[in-house]
Order: sequence, then C-alpha cells, then structure tokens
Amino acid sequence: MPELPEVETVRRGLAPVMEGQVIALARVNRPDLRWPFPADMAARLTGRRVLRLRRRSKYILADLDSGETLLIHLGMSGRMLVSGDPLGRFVHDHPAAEKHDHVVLDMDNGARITFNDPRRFGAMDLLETATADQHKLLALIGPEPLGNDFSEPYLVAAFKGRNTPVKSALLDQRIVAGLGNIYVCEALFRARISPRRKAGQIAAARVAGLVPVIRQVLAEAIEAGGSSLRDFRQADGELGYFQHSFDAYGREGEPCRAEGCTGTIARIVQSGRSSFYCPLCQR
DNA sequence: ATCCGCACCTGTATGC
DNA sequence: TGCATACAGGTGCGGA
Repeated sequence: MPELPEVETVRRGLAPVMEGQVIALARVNRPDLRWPFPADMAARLTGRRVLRLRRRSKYILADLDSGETLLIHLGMSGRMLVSGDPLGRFVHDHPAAEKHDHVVLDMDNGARITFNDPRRFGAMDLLETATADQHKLLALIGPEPLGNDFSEPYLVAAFKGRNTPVKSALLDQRIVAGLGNIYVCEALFRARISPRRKAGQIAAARVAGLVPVIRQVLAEAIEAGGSSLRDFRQADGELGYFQHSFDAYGREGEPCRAEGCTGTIARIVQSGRSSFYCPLCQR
C-alpha cells in the first residue's frame, strides 16, 4: 500500500504517542507476516522505552532502550492505527479488535498501536541498533530521495548503461529509496518522460531533471498526508488527500492535464504492474 | 551483473 | 445471487 510519503505520514502520526514512552505490553497474535517474527518478539518489546522513531525508505525504525531497533514494513496493505487518548485531546475507547490485527502495542501513556495487515506482505524484525544499517533488508537500499546524496550527477551515473525501462529503474530500491508505482508514474509525467524509455538511453539533462521533480512530488504528497487509496489512513485515522492531485496514476482514458496537450492517459503493463502515462507528451 | 517473471496473501470490483 | 476473473500501494528470489 504505502510508498515513502505514506510511510512518513504514519511515522509522523506515531512519533508523538510513542517517542519517549514505554511499551507496557506487546501482544503478537500470529507467528509471522511475510517472514516469521524474531524469537520472543513480544517479550523483547514489552517494558522497553521507545527512544526515537526513524524512517529509512519505506521502513519505520523504532530505536529501543534495549539496544535493539524494531523494524516495521507495511507491505501493500499494512496499517498502524492509534487509539486511546494519549495526548488528552479527546476521550475515546479502543475499538474492538478486528480481523488481521497482528501486533498490538499498549503504551504507558494509554495509547494503543495496532498493526493490521490483511495481505500480510508486511514485516517486523528486531535488529541491533548499532548495526541496523547493515541489516539484510537495509544494506543495499539507495539514497533517500529527499536527502543530499540523491543528486543529479548521482542519478545520471546510476542510469548509465541500464537497459531496463526507466519505470523499472525508478522502482529499483537500490537506485533510489522509497518510490513505488504511484510516485514513479507521477514523477515521469511531470518530467515528460515515457515509462517505456530505457534508463540508459535518456539524455543526461533529462535524467537530471527527474531529480527535482521526484523531490517535489514526494514533498507535496507528504505535505498532503499521503494518498488514500482503498483504506490507507494516517495513524490518527484521517485520510491523506494527495490522491486528488494525481495527474497520471489511475487516470486511464482521462484527458492529459499537461498544458496544451490533447492526449489521453493510457495504461500499459510493465513487469506485471500498471503504468499510467500520456503517450502524446511523455516521450 | 542485469533483467524478468513469479511468488507471497486477502479483499474488492467487475462482468457474465 | 453466485461465481470466475482481474487487479491492488511491495519486494525477495530463482532462473534466464
């Protein structure tokens, strides 16, 4: 479900109710998600203080006072819902448990964080904080698109010699972290680049132009609280609203919104996933 | 080394 | 109403 803006939105929703708080009780309702949970996960979480919530790519990382870091990935359908009245804003009870509530964290401040994931493509693991970057799932991930390491020269070099479509290259987490199907479509639309074009065959200046466009679309999406498709919610249950700003994604058959363009958004399938683009102005 | 297709799983929308 | 099919925000893995 979530790409970088949605994960960042979830992190921002969780931080005020989790950072500095102790996990009074962790409950784990099944042995696995995509992979088995680490041994004794509930016991290793219970009683631990959450020092800080970080994000790397589409992973949320919770540093604990035990020297371990809880790694969380939401997969396609994962949600983190906050209930209780941790900030004293208003009073409401915890909702009834639902199907697919796999992990529940009751915090000392009364907040309850429920991880719900119908498709179970999500994941959790416990890592040594000191060496978290070297964890198998994190070691090969490319630069954060909103950070300084993601630069024009970097992307030009990363695309050089690549024979794969630019759509696939931007989905490759080793090239740049955090992009998924939606934001790749949106970035390519804004850059006027066809998703079918081979990454290594795009002029350097046009590749360089992708960098600010990617930054811009992600920043706008975070500002809007992410995109709500199907059931994605912010941690407080509010809907994000960036989906109303899509120019390409999900707009098959609708008119191209590029200034002066009379084209129609098309849908093609690339490596098993839908790409939405305007064949007229994206070249 | 690169690239592609498959697999993992459930829920929902669509069409007959 | 029932049933089959297609599709969905991700990504690790095996084989070409």
